Amino acid sequence: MVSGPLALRWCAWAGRGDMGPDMELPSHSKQLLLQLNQQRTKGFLCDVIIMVENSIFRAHKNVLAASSIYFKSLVLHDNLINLDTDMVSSTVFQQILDFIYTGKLLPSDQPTEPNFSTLLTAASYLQLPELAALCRRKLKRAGKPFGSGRVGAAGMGRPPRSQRLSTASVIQARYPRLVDGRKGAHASQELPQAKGSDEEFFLGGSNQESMHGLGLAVCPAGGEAGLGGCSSSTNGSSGGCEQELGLDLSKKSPPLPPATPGPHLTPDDLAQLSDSQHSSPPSASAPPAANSASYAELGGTPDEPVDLEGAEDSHLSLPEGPGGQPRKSLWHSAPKKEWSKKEPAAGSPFERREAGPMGPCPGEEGEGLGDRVPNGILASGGGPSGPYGEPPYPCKEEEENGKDGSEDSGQSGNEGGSGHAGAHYLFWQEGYETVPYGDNLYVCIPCAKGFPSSEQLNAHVETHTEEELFIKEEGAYETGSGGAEEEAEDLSAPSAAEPRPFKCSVCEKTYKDPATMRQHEKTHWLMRPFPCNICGKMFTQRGTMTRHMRSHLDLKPFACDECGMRFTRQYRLTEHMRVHSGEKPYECHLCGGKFTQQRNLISHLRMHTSPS
DNA sequence: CTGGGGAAGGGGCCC
DNA sequence: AGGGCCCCTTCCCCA
Repeated sequence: MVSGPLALRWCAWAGRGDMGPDMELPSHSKQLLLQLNQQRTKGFLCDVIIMVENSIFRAHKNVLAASSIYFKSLVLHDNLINLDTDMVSSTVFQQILDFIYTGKLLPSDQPTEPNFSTLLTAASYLQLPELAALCRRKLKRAGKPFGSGRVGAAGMGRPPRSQRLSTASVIQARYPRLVDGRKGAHASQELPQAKGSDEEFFLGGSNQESMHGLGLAVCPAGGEAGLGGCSSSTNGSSGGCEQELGLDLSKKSPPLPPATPGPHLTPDDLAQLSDSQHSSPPSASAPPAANSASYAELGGTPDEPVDLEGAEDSHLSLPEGPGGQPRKSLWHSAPKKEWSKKEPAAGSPFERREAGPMGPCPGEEGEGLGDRVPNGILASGGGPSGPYGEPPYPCKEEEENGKDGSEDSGQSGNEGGSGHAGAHYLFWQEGYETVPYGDNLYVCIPCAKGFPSSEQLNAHVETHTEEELFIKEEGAYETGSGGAEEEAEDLSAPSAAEPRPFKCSVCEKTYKDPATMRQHEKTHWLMRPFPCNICGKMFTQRGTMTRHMRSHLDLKPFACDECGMRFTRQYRLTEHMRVHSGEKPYECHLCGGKFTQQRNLISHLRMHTSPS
């Protein structure tokens, strides 16, 4: 916990022999912590987002790192951390975060007093030894048995994973309320020194405030209502002003019903999570001035960069199509659409992997988070080697569309923030469907061997050399699967005009520069080094993962001047603009049909060429 | 009901 | 890292 180390450091400094009593500021650490907590409640200078279940918490990397070795390793590489929801629930994490920032255990909004068993589990998982010790003492005092093992869903009072909502589909904000009469409740109360005693447990105080959302988003109903009038509970059940994260991407969208909650992201969040693409032209629906004002009130400074592209319409709404019809919400329907299709009947990632060591991998499609993600949302990045550190989907389902299957990739371990050992295993969730590996829940993706512990798996993974991770079967890459694929091969064929001296060591492709060649070579690797921190999907390129994240967060920087429709990519906007201009540059050479999209021409050509 | 077209979302990958 | 383009896919509309 932060107060401990902070206090210790202060004492170490203040206790030096050359320091007289007059040099000591007894309240320094307390004030420092107080300030940090106030900044956290305002989202000020928060540089990391922690997602737990359907909740988002903001915090300071330094504080987390000072509190926990686990966090220390996570925040080193990631701005967005997902915690294993089987180890810590959002409610519990709220308590833990408050504890980190205050040194006190604050009451949750649950009707009962804190469940020290679940707290202990979470504290152990997050490597917060002092909190764990406190919980143990409380449990011991209460005469309850305790252990550091996971308590499972029952202990968390949560439904089984299969019944839980996809984190990606519904994410709720957990920002402490900013403007409230009880704002700064921590400040108004004596912060006990972190003495590691039971006095740290603080029940019955008025610190409920810290357990509630900041209401960072502008309440659609009332402009600033979210600042003071909306309170979000930590159990995710409160409707109120909790909304879908979502940006009003259409400019004319009606607000979404409150039944579809989501996170309120501040400009800080957006800056952290969005790309730096801000090239969309000014659109007819400029962000309401109130929004920017709200951001200033929300703890950010007016000078802080605000990603207006993403944040301009922070209230939730259903984007509309050009015709005014409600468009599907990306936040909800896109993941659903993506993960519900082509669902194998009883397939599990491991079941499919049983086809062989290099066999089909957990698919990128047809993977419903709600019932397929083995371990839900997991911390990722170069975190500690365990116990539950890595996201699922280390590799892609074998291409079902006749691709050559060479998409799977890996990395050399010095990229993407994930070490070689850390990024390449998959933890099988306890109690999740079938476990073909028996007790060996930690499975090495490249060789499909199971291990009973993350430590053993890590040790094993280290034994893999990069070379081993290449797909050796030459035939897998020798032939394209279809015409388009072959055309692509042709396009990359060496040309007399442009020498392409760098040849892929696996296939025949050549490149003009070695970096591109290396990038391509990674596509032959089995593993995907870039996991999505929201859904766990793995990508071969960081840019693809970033782009994918944008779709999660509904960040659409590119707006159409004509209809206000927004897109995640410039290319999409360019393509879309042809709808308004009537330009149809793609012509079928067989029938003369013209199309606005090349892909539709290709689809059309298939109609010409298909046997039917 | 079905097939085709329009439009759009998403991932792969090269530059 | 970002842009651009390719491909696959889906949804919707309409004939």
